Amino acid sequence: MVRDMTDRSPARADRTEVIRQAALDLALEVGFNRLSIEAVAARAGVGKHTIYRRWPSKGALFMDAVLSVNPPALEYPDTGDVEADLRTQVHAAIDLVGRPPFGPLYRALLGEAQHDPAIAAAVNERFIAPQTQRTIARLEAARDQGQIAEEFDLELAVDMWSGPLYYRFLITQEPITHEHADRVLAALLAGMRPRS
Amino acid sequence: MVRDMTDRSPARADRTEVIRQAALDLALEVGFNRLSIEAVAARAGVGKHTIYRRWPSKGALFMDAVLSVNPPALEYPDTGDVEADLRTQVHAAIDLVGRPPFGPLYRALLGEAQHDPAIAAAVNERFIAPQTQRTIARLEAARDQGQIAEEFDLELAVDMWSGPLYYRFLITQEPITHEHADRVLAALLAGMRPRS
Amino acid sequence: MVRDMTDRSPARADRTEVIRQAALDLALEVGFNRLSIEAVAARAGVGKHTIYRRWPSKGALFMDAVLSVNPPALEYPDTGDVEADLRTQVHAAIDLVGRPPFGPLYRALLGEAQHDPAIAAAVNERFIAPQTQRTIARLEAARDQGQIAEEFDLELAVDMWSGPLYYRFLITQEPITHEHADRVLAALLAGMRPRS
Amino acid sequence: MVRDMTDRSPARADRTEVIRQAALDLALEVGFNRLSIEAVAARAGVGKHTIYRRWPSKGALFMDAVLSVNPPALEYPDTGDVEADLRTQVHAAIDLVGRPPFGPLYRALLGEAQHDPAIAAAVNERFIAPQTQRTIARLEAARDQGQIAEEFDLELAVDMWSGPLYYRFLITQEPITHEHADRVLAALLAGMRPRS
DNA sequence: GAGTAACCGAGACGGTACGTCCCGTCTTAAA
DNA sequence: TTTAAGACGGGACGTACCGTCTCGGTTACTC
Repeated sequence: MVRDMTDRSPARADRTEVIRQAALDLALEVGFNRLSIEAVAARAGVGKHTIYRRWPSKGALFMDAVLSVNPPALEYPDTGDVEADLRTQVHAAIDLVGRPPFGPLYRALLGEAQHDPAIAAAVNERFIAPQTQRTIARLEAARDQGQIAEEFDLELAVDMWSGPLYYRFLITQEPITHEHADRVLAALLAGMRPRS
Repeated sequence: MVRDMTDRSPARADRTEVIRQAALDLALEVGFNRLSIEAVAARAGVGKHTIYRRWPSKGALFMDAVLSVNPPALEYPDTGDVEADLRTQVHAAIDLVGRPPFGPLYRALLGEAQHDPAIAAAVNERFIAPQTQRTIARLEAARDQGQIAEEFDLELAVDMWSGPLYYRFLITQEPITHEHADRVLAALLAGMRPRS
Repeated sequence: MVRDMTDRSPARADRTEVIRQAALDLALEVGFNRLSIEAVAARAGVGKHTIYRRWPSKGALFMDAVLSVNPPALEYPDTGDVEADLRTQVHAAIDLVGRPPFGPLYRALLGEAQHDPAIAAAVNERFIAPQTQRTIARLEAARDQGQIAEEFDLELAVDMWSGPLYYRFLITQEPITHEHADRVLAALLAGMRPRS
Repeated sequence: MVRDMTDRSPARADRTEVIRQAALDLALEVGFNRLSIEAVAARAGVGKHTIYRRWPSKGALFMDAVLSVNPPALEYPDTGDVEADLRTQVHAAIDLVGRPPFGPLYRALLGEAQHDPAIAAAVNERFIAPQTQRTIARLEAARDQGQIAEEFDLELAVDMWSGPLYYRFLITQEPITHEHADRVLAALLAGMRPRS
């Protein structure tokens, strides 16, 4: 019989997944602050040790669980029209982040990242950086097509593109609408286009 | 004899302040997560009940304490040059938020706001909204002077001005330099100026 | 204006009585262990200080309250027949002590006396000793009439007469019936009568 | 290898005993009223929960601890002379109960039994009833030998024999001497002997 | 096919902190 | 001056979880 060799065993993988799911369920029910490893273990039907064997802390478990939700990767299309493509993608992102279950979980995760540098680093590495890379790649293509000024710093562009949306998400906590994102995008591109 | 009428008594006000200070000291020493009301009470030389009588939770106490640090209000000058004035103000803001003691405390506060809507609301009301008002006022003056396009939505401008900086602060957690803010500002204004 | 000189004032006396009554009510409702001065003050509509000004401790207040119930003094009749007279009196005593409200309160008071020598002493002085004196007086009369042997130690007789009833009351906590007391009395007198 | 089947494990039994001992030590030092589970836990080097897992309340712990002192069972000899045998036994009982450590602990336990029916019941079952059985057995032997009247109710005899001593112990709290017990015994037997 | 080693559930354990109750003292404002 | 009201520092309550640690009872891999 052939065996998967990267996974120690199906049973082990099973439990890992069951625990992650229990953690997410509980987080949605009672909130991150009242989430306890004790409760996760009980809900998952698992000994506490089995959790501690896999994750060093509540935060680490939670981060892993949230990031394992594995949202449909937020890819950019390339239709040749940057504005349209960015718009398409940001609408998907807004729909993901603005609604349960991912929205509240992601907010809690970013909240916890403010208390724990390890979580912040992991979120950056596993979620933010890939997204940044995708955005930069799409913007580079646009620049190569002359839709964006040569000299515009694309890393800065990412800050200015993501920043206003995260500001709404984390600070003012107003709902983020497609229309709002559209206006941010229009204003942003207005400052990025090549000088005529 | 004239008496202060908002404060029940000097003694009460004294204790409130002592507790706030103890909370801040401890938060800086051990971090928000390991902050305990028990320890704050001990540090302040106060019974636990005296804390619970004033604040309903650790988060509420912490929020109140952080916002009572009363940073030098981040006012905008008005020299007639929007870009220069925004730059002046944002440098002050960056210096405040990028360094102890306010920086780490404010980050922790925003982190906790993600877990507790009441804290988020209070931060918005007591810190974000006034700042937004100040920014909008300065931008209105600029618009009246023809430095910003008539039709530009100033609330959107605030999102786009604050967003990138908070993004660095909370998400990528890279250090925020004056130079970085200057570049955000330049790019932002490029999209806001009136069409020639 | 003329003032009553033994009583500080009617108001003071009123409050003392109100507090005693509140203490008794609460003791019957929740038991001595869960009785608190805080609750007595609230129930009596009185400041805590007003209680502490009158009694030094919960035990002292309770003792005073219980002993103020002022049971119909347990006097012995003297019909010339000791056995009948003791029987009459003990039946009254049993009825008093075996039923609410006095029964449970008195039991709690004797319980507290085991933890606090001051209460034990006060109970003895204010309740036990007078009762002992009454009993001895009646037995002396009986001895003078030749119903009890000259040489019988009457203090011992009191121990032997009260002891079995208190034993039921405090130790086995079986209900004390008139019939049981009658049998104790009969057996006791059998050993006390003069040798023929 | 044979294993003890009533005890979960030696470790568990160890802790139980350590806690009991700490409770007794503290009770003797500060008295039952000032005994706290917190202090017992600290003294025993044990978490509070480890105590609550075993006993539902301070009273229950204390009762168990006191009754585990396991006094040398107060057996009656049988020399054929009831009075002498009762005397022998009561002298031992008096010595046990009249002196530390058992005396004060037992008094406190009986005090607490007045506030808590569960304790009263347990004391009766674990301490009083066995003693009653032993006494009745000895009195039955005496009756069979014609030293006590056939018709005398032996349960009543127990009340009349234990009562006067407990009365001194709990109510008047006078010291109980051998001589006093001897006189009670003499008077008691005077009323119990068969009619000539 | 019988060891044997890893993993598992269960939960006891010492400990920290929770939020509450009550202690006995102290302060205030009204009568 | 006494009172009702209640703030105060403090101690303990009984509970919830922490992260560590035995326990037996399965697997599933090795010899």
